[in-house]
Amino acid sequence: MTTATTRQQTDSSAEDAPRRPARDRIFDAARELFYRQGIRAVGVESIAQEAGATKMSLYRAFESKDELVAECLKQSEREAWLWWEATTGPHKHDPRAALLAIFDSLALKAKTCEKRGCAIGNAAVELTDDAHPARAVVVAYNREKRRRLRALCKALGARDHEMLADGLQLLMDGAYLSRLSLGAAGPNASLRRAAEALIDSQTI
Amino acid sequence: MTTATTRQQTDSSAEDAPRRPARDRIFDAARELFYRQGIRAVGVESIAQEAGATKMSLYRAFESKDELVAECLKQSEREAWLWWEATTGPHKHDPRAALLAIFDSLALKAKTCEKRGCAIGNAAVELTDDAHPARAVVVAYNREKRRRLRALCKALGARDHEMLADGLQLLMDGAYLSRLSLGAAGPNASLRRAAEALIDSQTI
DNA sequence: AAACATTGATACCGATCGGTAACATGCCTC
DNA sequence: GAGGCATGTTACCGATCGGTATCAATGTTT
Repeated sequence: MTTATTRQQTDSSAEDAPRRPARDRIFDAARELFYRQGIRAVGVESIAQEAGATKMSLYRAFESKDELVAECLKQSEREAWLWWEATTGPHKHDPRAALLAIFDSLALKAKTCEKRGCAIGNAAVELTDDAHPARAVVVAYNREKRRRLRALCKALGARDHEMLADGLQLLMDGAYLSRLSLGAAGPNASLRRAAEALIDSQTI
Repeated sequence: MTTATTRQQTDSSAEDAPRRPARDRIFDAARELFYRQGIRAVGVESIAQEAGATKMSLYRAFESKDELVAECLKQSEREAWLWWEATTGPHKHDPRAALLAIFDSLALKAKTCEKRGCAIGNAAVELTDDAHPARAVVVAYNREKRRRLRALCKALGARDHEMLADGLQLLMDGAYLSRLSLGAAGPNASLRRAAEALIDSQTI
């Protein structure tokens, strides 16, 4: 048990597969662990271990754990907007279809994967210190989400488009939170229909 | 700095004010700290200190920190149902008014106090281990909340009363989560109107 | 081959984590 | 006044926390 410690390439057809940079492996491992187990529940040591790296490599690539958390959330935000564009893109001239596509995709993700809700929303719960570098990311993300929803609801010609946008945002956030305890068979099961009903109430 | 360690009665008119049992002080301090700073962020030592007690007294009254957390959440649940009864009670024969009263009270609490959302909802985020004794409390609470909302929506004569109940529960949970990052001026500002619109969409 | 940057390995730091043992002090009741 | 009970005090446990220093082993580039 003294030898053969590192270099677990696991599978990969050829053993000469180029090893990804330590920073990237650590980054990915951190995102995965933070999401699945929670930010405060995961120590830097276990991140390095999961990445097949060492704690030193982590601290060579990131200033601190807090900074690493902030970076992870920034990446979550980037991916969220990519998902947003990909989902609403096909309905450029149909705001109603764009909104419904969002809730459809959301309901689908609840059923298949992502049982741990929203990484950024979870961070809002876990990180109670306003000085934490990740809090700014959380706030910025939710502000931008609100802005985008408002734009869609305005384009929709909704009577009270600001109220509708807020209502839809509350439904989204509620879906994330509710999923953590009651899963996809809980209130999430009605997510899309509720969103549709709310939209219709302000348009039809 | 060696003397005068304990016995901080703070104020209280008479100094002969009977000291509350250590268990109660610890319990209250734990609830307050868990809510304000998060469960994992608070150590047993700081709980005892905040309660003017010692760690030993904590472990004489509670099996473990996990068990203390579960007890705290059970108390949060009890208080939640008391609030529920007090809020809906005056509208025993008017389900619509009962529902709106809930959202009115919720919006009011968002504006005045409770900027840290819902203690039970937060616990759902923080406690990722299914074996944690508090998880059962979280799940039971959300199930019961769903049951009560369904009963109200059924009494309301809503067309799709299960969808309406789920939608309202998502709005509630979303309000808690959203409040953590954007406060009462965020989507929470539209909480009551969104709930009303959703209710009306299934009744009128 | 020399110089370089990246990484791993290991040991360490002080602090805090959840949890326990042993003893002392007070208070209320009999 | 003698028990018993609740509590405080202090010291301790092994483990882990976030973070750092030092050195060896890589490969890559020129």
